[in-house]
Amino acid sequence: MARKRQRITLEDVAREAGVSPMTVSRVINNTGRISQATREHVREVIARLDYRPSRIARSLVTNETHMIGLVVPDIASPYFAEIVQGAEEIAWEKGYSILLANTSENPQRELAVLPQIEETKVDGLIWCSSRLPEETLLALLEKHASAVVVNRQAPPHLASVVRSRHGLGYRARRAAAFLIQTGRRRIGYLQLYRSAAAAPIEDFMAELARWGVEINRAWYIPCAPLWQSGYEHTQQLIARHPELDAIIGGNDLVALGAMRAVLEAGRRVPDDIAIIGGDDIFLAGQVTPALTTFHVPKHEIGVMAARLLFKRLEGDTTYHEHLFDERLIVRESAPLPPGVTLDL
Amino acid sequence: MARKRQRITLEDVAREAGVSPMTVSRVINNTGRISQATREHVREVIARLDYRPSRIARSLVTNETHMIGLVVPDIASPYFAEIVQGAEEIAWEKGYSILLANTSENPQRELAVLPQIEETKVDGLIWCSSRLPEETLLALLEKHASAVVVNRQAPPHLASVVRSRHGLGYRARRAAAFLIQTGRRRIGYLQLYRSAAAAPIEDFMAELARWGVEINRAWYIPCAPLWQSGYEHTQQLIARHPELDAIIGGNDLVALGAMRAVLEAGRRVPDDIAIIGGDDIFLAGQVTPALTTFHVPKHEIGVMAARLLFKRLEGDTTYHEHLFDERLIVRESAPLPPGVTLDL
DNA sequence: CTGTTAGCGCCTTCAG
DNA sequence: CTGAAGGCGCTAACAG
Repeated sequence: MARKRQRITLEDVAREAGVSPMTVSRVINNTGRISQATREHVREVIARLDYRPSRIARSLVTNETHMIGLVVPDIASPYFAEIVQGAEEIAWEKGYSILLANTSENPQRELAVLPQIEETKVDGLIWCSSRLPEETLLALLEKHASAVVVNRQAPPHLASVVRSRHGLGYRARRAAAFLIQTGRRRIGYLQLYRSAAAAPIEDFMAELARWGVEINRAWYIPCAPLWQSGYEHTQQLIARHPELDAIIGGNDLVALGAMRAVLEAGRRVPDDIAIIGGDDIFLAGQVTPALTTFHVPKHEIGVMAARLLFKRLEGDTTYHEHLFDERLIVRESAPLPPGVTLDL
Repeated sequence: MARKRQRITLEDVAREAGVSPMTVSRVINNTGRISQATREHVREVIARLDYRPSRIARSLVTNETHMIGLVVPDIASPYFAEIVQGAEEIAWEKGYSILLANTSENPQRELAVLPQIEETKVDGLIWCSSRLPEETLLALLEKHASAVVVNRQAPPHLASVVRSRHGLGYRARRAAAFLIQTGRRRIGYLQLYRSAAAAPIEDFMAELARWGVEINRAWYIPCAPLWQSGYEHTQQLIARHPELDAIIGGNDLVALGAMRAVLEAGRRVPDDIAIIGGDDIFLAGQVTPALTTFHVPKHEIGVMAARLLFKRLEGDTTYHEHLFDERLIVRESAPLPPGVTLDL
């Protein structure tokens, strides 16, 4: 339903002010030279008529929409919500709006959403934790003039990147090492589907091998990045494999689901089973026992993604990379036993 | 930086297909009658050229942008994140995009963000939990053709509404009643600033009076809707008023902050101090002790807000209202003592 | 069934 | 310093 409500146009203002539309345009955009007198007069008329320029019309000619697309797998996840918050903050400062696309962890939808965003002609794109395979990702990136990719890699000419300094699968390997050093030997792993942060399971097993610790493929199961998934898979996992003495969750939600399953099964955390999570969502420090996990600077990730994007929009098309640290936060669910010292 | 990348236009397609631009337009929009033959031919050319229509150009003439504005106080709050998720889901189904504005709980920014959204000419607006005073809210609503307001009221001609069935301040009064019935007598209240859900403190006190329970203004303090705020205010509150045996938080984050403060002060929950929250965020059931709170259907709120908006966009400009229930969820932080029976 | 004409609201370009 | 002409890419309204 198109609303026919008479919009005040630049021309109305011009007529009212007794100048040409062009002059009004110049006043609005602060371009060209205009006498102080006319400028003020035009300003007054604009205010009086409560005129607002139409971005649409402007976009048609300038080819800029002042919108940036933001693609996330799950806006309701505390992890992405904070990233979005950071990015929105910077966009707002710059006078840009955020076009939000939630892909619901669904690669199909991710594929479908990009054309839609493209039609809207956003000026730039922030693409978080794409679940798409490498080639698909790159092919889609090529269509976008300016893009920043979060938690994935990209060739320098296609996009800037915000990612962990430690590379793929760091958390799983580091978590395994920590667990082993604190005395655990039979380690389960809830590996996130498609997640960019998940190392190939072989890498993970290589780490275990490095420590000479038992490896059992049945202990490593793929898992959606959701609490429910962590919960259900852990129920099965510990029922079938009561021998486990530790579980690594791909992210905190999964680890918390696991923790719940473990506790409900009457096993103790960490006494019977230690648990390590993955992204230090707010919740992680609040539960009992508090979750040992990796701190990830989520807000900063959003902020930096937006900053790198604006760099591109402002003409600096060179590749930039923002690397963030993932720091192990030892809490109660996988504690450092008394007497043990590790350099964390 | 305007990208000069040669965009393929409708005209290019027309030329290539040997038809008029209008024909191509009709094929794209599935309007008018077109022979099966030309339709298929044009489709083929569109596919071959990988042509994508420009929404901008279309919007300029149709006056529809296929975008809806979504204004929330804090996207990083689990409460609003779920609402956003619900709304985005419906928007996506309808082929609309979400323009997200996060006002950071700041009324100033709320004021500033609306004109920006207006310039972008969204087709409709979903406005969650505005922190603006009534008159300001209404004045701004008048500028938008179609709007849905969440957690506030609005005159029928200005916007449809999604809100609690129980009205303003229900939770605080209900929580107080529950606490009193379960034996508490000195009840603190962390009332959210500016929140639409917060009753005037006088209403709250009236409820206490109804039960003949002690009233002390010093026990009721205003609080930002954030964990940190609940935490800090509670530290002070229980230091100054060790006599308190219960605390009501305006929402769950605040209540969880309060719980942490209470536990850190060496007091027990619920034995020494019972705690009730407000919106049943995911976290609420996960902490220990689990938080007694009110269930609020957040995803449903987002979904219904979008549905009501689309009703308006589709031409039904009559007023609609979606009322949701807030149901007390009794968990451990404010339990039902053994032997006590209440109709919840 | 298809094409022509006009214009959405603004900015770029070039004259004054 | 200011204005006039033209067009961004698309569709509404009317012809044929």
